[in-house]
Amino acid sequence: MSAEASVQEQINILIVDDHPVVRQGLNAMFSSEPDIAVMGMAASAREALSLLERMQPDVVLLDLRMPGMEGTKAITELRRIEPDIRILVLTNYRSDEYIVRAMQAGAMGYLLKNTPQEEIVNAVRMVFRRERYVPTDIAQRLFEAMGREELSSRELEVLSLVAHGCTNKDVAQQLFISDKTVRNHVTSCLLKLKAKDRTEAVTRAIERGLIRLQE
Amino acid sequence: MSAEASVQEQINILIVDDHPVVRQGLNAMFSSEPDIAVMGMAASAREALSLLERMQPDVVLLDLRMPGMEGTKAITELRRIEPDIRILVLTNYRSDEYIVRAMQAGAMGYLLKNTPQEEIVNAVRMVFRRERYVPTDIAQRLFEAMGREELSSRELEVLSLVAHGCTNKDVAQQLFISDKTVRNHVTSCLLKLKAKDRTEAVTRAIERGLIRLQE
DNA sequence: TCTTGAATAGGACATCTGTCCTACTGGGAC
DNA sequence: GTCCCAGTAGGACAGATGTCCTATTCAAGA
Repeated sequence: MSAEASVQEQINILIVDDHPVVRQGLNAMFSSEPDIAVMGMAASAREALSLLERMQPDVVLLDLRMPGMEGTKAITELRRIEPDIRILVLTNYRSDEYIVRAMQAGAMGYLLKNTPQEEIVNAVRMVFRRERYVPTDIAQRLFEAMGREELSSRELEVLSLVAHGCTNKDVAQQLFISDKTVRNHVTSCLLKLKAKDRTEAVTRAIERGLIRLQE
Repeated sequence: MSAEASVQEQINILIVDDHPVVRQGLNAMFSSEPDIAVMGMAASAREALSLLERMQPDVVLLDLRMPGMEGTKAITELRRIEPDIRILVLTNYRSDEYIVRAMQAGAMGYLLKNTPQEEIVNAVRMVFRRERYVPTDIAQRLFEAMGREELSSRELEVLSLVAHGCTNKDVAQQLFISDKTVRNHVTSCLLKLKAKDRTEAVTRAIERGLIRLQE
């Protein structure tokens, strides 16, 4: 390999994460890799979008959960501005519901934040070469998630209220519908989440990240 | 200040976190601070304990949630070996139930992982000087948590089963007690967690980290 | 245009849930 | 030794829950 070739192979990346520690950590990891250059770091999706106009990174490392903009929307926006960009999603949770949507929105791979350095840089090189990177144990979950029915937004609305102790009647009043309708929604949640009762449904929904708790 | 004085003021720290990215990030943050030296990094509490025998750090940065050993137990063990050590707890969650116990076990302060660099190094310097470091918004939660009643282990056992869709009768069978007794436990959970029904109780328990979900 | 799916609503019914009582037991704390 | 608390258990009852039906409306898609 000549010097010119390695210059051509230089991978320019942009790090997007709202945790300063994570940004620093990723930056440090890549600084010891000669073929990878961190062009910039952003603390929010909005910041990332404005950076994208000034620089042309090959790969964006993007945290799925950030305040402000939802991860999947960020992916769509990034690819609208720069369709050729490869997006590698970062997340804390193995069972993040949004992973599926992130992949559908056009992410090339994803990583858990507890991944060792070796694997992280490897993943960056793979998505740079336009190969998908999906850790095997998670591919499994992705697969399971594919066959799952999604809750409708109304069902989610109902279930969130149920999670906070509302009876069917309470929910009905808050949503201005009949409690019979609420029962229909709850029953449908039970079916889709394979839960025996409303309490298990809430547990499953929280597990999958469908219901957000206060911090 | 003479050169000797600044050598004396050198703060030696040990980083304990199972996430490689976080270890690297903290390491990078401290590398730009002349008065702070990272003596070592450990990926588990066990590793930290064995490192502690070879080096004498002043401050340990400890992740509360790690596989293997629970954070509070790690704190107790670290202080048993080296009573003078200052422990600064790191956690992801603002409302981590274990924060309270961590402070009781002898931690000098704690930090959220989304804290900016400036504040992290500041916190290290404070606990090095044996001053407690507690972010104000979290001190508030600590205060609230103080007045809270803890669930008994039996109640927790019952509530975990309830979270997974067991009826009172189901729980009774699994624990070899009467369903009347189960009702007593559930009612007592509702009181302690200020919940209107079992579903809200489960939500609150998950929020507080009392019930662990699969990943 | 026709069909499908989501959201809406009601009746009827068996079960489950939560509450308010009372009461006994065994293990610690003082 | 006595007191207190957690855990145990029971009866009774009103109200909530989940299921099985049927049925209407409306918007999106084929």
